[in-house]
Amino acid sequence: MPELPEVETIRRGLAARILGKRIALVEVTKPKMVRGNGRDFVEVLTGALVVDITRRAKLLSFELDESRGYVLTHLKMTGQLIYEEGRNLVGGGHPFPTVAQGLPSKYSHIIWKFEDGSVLYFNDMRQFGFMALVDEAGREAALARYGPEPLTDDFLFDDFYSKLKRRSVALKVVLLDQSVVAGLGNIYVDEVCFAAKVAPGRSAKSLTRREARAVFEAIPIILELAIAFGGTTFRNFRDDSGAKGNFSSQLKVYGRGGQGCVQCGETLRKVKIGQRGTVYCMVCQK
DNA sequence: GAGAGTGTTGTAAC
DNA sequence: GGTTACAACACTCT
Repeated sequence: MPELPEVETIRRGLAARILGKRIALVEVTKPKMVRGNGRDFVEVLTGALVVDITRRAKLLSFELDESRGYVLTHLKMTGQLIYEEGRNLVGGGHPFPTVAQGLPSKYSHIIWKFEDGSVLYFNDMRQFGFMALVDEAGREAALARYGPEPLTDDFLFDDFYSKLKRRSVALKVVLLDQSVVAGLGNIYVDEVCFAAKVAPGRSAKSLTRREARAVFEAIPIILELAIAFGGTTFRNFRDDSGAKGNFSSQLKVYGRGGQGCVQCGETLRKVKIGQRGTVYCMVCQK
């Protein structure tokens, strides 16, 4: 699934393309993908202007004009938000994005058509994702469940360290806990642990202050780097233009079980931690 | 062809 | 309460 860097990549792409556009038509072909009242969703969105797009953890929030509210979207495992330029351009042009042709697909469950002919497709093969229309209070409630954003000043070491110290479970399980730090998923947790040279299966409370500091510092470094590369495509991730992310080539451990460690050559171990596939180097990570 | 595994997270059970 | 297992679903890999 899209983790923080992938969702941020989508946010930036969409912000550049749909801000200020008015939704002319909304199609919902899989009603369960809309949380709450589906009829309200279609009625309120139709004619609405998208005035802002923000991200909190892995959740995107589209602000609508005239206090219509917000659309919250979580892509979960296989969700995609793909923007397509209008097909009715003068001259039959279809300059962007060529990779997005073929849409809608059988996984396009919610579609926004804008006044200018451009389209936003919410695709989700496994149908775990959702869109929800909420008011200000609903948005606040949804966002309040998350811990600090790791790329902001809200992410503080002492707070992070004390949370680790209170948990006996594996470090990886704690890093996946969105109330401890927002936005990490399976891929980046493994990469962060490798960068910090700490084994993901270590009990969180067993980390020394120095080890916790290394993990704390690796988090924003890895995430920023991944954003700079446009995210990671391991299987399904596509950005707003339908393109794959380029961070996959930079992965040091995730998806490399059985292969050699880039640091020391040792065969990387693949294990299960917290029901999740986990790869690490038993030589480099202690 | 059967069974396990896949990037998330909410919920139920212990 | 903390922790663990699993379901929601569709596809790929073994």
